[in-house]
Amino acid sequence: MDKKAQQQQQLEAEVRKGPWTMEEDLILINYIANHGEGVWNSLAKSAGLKRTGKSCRLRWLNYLRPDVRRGNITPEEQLLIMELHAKWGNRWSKIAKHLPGRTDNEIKNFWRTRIQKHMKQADQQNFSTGQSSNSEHIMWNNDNQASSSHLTCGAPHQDHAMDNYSPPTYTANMDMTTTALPPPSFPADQTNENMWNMEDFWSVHLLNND
DNA sequence: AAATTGTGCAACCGCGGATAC
DNA sequence: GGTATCCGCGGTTGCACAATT
Repeated sequence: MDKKAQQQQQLEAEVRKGPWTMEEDLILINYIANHGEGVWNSLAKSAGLKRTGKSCRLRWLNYLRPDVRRGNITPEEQLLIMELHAKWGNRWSKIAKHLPGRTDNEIKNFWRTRIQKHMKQADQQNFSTGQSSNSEHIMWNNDNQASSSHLTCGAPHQDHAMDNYSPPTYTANMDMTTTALPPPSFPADQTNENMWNMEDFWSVHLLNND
């Protein structure tokens, strides 16, 4: 092995991977507060983080940014995501731009874990019953919302509310005014209670005038 | 109460485009 | 014009926690 390869290997060995620690978060936040974001590779080095620029960028954009909205996707956002996905497909970053505070990663995860799951279930049921899907309004519960929420739109059970969902037609009958939507709510603090909260951090941060 | 299975989400990986040299 | 490097995006994985058996 030549010297260059050795150096490269050493460099790679120094790079940290996996979950971010609170300490790393604080370093990144402080650095960006003082120097601004961007130029991620040099940022990672200058800040003294043993992370790749990519990793820093991802952590900042998806989690640490002060305007990141955490908590359940609202029914309004669900509709918007479906509408935009029908238009653009898996262009998550493009879709995320239309949902203030939401990240492409969050939307992508939401799509894959909720919507795709319901689509699969619907497909399976349609296949077995030969039923055609012609649902007028598409709405379902937030699965991870506190139990017994009442967000359904005439669907008997939250897990089946999407059963008639059919991708090619879902934009056709999106009636934002007549769909019985619940009042918007942003239960940002209902989850991850055991984790340190970014709002806590930012309030402390502001208090310290950093 | 313990074991197993399912779910949600943070983070990594690989690729392609843009830019610098 | 060719090559190297950086950045951003979309796909995928791994893990922690919840739900179920």
